[in-house]
Amino acid sequence: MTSEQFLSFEVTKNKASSFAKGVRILVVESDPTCLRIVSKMLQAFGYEVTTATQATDALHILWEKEDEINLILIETHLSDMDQYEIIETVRAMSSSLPIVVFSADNNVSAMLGWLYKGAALYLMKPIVKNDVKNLWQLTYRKKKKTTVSSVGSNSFHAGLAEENASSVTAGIPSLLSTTGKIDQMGKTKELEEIDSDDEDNDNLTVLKKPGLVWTNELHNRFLQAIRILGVDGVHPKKILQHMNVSGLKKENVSSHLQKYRLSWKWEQDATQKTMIRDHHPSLTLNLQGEFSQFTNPQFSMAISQSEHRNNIQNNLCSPVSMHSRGSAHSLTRVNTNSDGMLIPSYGQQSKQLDHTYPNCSHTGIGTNNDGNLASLGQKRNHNVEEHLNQGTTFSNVGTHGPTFLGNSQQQLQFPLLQPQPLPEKEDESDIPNNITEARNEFLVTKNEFLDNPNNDLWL
DNA sequence: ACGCTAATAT
DNA sequence: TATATTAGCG
Repeated sequence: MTSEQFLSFEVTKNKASSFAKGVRILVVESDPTCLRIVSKMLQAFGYEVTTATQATDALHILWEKEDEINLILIETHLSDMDQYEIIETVRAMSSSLPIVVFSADNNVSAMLGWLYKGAALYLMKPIVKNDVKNLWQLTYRKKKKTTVSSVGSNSFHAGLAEENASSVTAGIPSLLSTTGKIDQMGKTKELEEIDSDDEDNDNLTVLKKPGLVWTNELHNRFLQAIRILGVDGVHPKKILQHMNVSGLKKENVSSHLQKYRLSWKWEQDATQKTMIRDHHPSLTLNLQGEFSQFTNPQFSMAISQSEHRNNIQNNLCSPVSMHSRGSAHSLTRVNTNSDGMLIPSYGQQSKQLDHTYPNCSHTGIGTNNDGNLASLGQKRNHNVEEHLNQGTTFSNVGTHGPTFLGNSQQQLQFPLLQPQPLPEKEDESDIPNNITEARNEFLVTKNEFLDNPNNDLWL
């Protein structure tokens, strides 16, 4: 094969490339073909590359522009210098420059020799993408910033959360608190097991990301924000504002919202198909055949990642899976208001919201010819808030409702759940809004119910 | 700057 | 798996 063919690798863009950007690597390799391959590979990841085919050239470059070189990549068999001379010289010139060597020589003592002389890494030829992808980490010494406080494995360094000088002075729930579970034991120890996967070269393990856990409380807050904000307000920023959880980032909300919408969409598709099938029995076969599988963009998209794992049947994108960890409730149905707009809801709430179409799955949901069913933000003049205000209360909903409402204990257990008022009310926040407060109280009560695993589910 | 979607990484 | 990050678009 020609070397050009060999060069036609492709590099997946990933995080490494962004870090690699701006990192200049001096590659020293006497074989021009190999030099080109390695250089191309590095450049594909975003590295800047300076090349040298001889040790003396490399040292010369290093001497002149030491500041510009962030790492030196040396092939071990350079004709114009013997064995360790180049690495010794480089070390002498700069004690901090990361040195990586590569070679087809798998002689162990030679490898150890290079490492002993100061190489940070010994790569075997042929060099592959994974070998160079993370080289930037060797140059990463100074600019660390995060330093997770390590209080708990999933603690979240809420830190500042820039108090937006809002009038809300009540407790802002922090992701650190986790509703008083770990208080006494402090057993949040980090079982940092983690072997670093493979064998070789990883003292470069990347920093572990904390990762936000969408607890019931958080998720309910999220749902509550969506319901209150209405269709026009469902955007990450506003949701974030309303949730008012310190440490929560917009990205967290965006990601969660994306998943939420996805699951919602799925539910809608399923519902629509069911309806069409019910109303047009002649289409049944088509719907279950190629039609439903190949004309539904969501389908192919939804399983794209799972496909590789051979998990066609999984419910990853099913609404049922759209719940937070340990959640006792899930999205179980789709509601419509009088205009046919679909409202996603979770578990018990759907009963509560769905006073118009108590049996929506069989009562012919309006297909909403004009609107895009897949988007939360399509219609303007209707938001869920209206439904909440005119909706039924727990007392009309079922046998479980009234008994719960009378229980005032539950309210005291969640003192921090009071959501932030709507943003546009900031100026008038001095004046209590009875309706708003009543509504909020109502919602909080409902969420408390959802949060309590001891409560029975209605669906 | 922001938000959305899809794709992919972790 | 759940969540994070990124790219490309509007």
